[in-house]
Amino acid sequence: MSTGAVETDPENRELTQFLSYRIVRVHQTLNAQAVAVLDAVAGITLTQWRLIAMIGTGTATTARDVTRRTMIDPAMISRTTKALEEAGLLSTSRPDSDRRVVEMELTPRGQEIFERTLPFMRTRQQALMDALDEDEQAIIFGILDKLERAADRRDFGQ
Amino acid sequence: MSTGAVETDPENRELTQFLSYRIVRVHQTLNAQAVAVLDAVAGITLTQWRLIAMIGTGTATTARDVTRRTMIDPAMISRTTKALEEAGLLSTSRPDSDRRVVEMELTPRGQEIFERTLPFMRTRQQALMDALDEDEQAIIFGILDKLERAADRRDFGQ
DNA sequence: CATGATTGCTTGATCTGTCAATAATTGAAT
DNA sequence: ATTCAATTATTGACAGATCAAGCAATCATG
Repeated sequence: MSTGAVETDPENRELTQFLSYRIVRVHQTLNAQAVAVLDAVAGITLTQWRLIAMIGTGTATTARDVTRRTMIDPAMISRTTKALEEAGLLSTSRPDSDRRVVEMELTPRGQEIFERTLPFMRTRQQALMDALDEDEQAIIFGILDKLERAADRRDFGQ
Repeated sequence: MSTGAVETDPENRELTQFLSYRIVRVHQTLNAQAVAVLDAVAGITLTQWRLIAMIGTGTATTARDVTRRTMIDPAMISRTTKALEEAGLLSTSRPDSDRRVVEMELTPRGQEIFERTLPFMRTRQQALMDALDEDEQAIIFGILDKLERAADRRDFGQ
C-alpha cells in the first residue's frame, strides 16, 4: 500500500500551512469576535449586523444590492430581513418602478442600533489593521482580491 | 434622527472593504472550490477530507491532535470519524496508554482515497500561491498569523 | 488512595449556510 | 400582444458549525 511513501514526505507535514486552512482559522476567529461584540453591544447577530450596516451606510438600499455587495445568499437575506422587521429595526417596501425588489430602510430604532454599533466595528477594523505593519496593510487587500479570483476557477491546471 | 450625518460620511461607503467582509468572501469561495473538487474526485465532504488529510499525512494520529491542529470542533470530529468508519475509510482504537483518546488510522481504502485526492489539493494550493507575486507569497502567512492573534482579543481598545 | 479537577470524547439542541424548486414580475423578441 | 427568457425574492430541505451538558478516564494533591 506504500503508506510510508506519502507519510514521510516532509512536504506533507505542512498541510496545516495550506492557505485554505489558515483562511478558515482566521475566518472563524474573526467571526467569533464579531459575534461576541455584536451580542454584547446590540444583541444582534452577525448576519443582522451585516444587513443593517449595508442599509445604514447607504451601501445598499435593496435586497438585491445586498446580495451583490456581500455575496450573502438571498435566502439568508430574506430570512434576516423578516427577523429584523419583526424586531422593529427595519421596514420594507416594493417600489412601483420594479415590484420584484424589496427596498429597505432602517427604522429609528434600527438607525439607533446601527449608530451605536458602528464605532465598535470601526474600532475593531482599526485594531485588526493596526496589527499589521505598513507594508502588510498596503498589500493585504490586493492579496485577498487575487485569492478570491483564483479560487473562483474550477480548472486550476488539471 | 441625524440620518444624513452617518450616511454621507464617505468612510462609511467602504464598508465592503472591511477586512472581515473580504475574509468571509475568500473563505466562501475557497470552500466552494474545495467542495466541488472533493466531491468530483473522491465523493467526500470537505470536513472528511480535512480529517483524512490530517491522518494520512501523519500530521495527527488522534482526534485530540486534529482538534489542536485544525480548530475543528470536537463534536464535528466525532461525527466525521463515525461517518468515515462506517464508510470503511478509517479505523479507530483506544490505546491502553490513555483510554480517553481515539487513535485513528486510514484503512487501505481510506489511504487510496487520500493518495488519489492529495495531488488535486496540492495543485489547488499551488494555483492559489501562483496567483500571488513573490512579495505577497512571502508575506501572506505572517499576515494571517497576525490577524488571527488580533482577532482573538475581545478588548480591542474600547 | 480518595477526592476534586482536568482532559477527551460523545450526544443533543440549535443556528447558520447552501442548494433546489417555485412564484411573481419584468424585459426582449418576434 | 404573446411568448420566452431573465431577474428577484421566497420557501423548504438539508448539511455544516457551534454550544452546552454529560460521561469516562486520567491526573494532581493532600
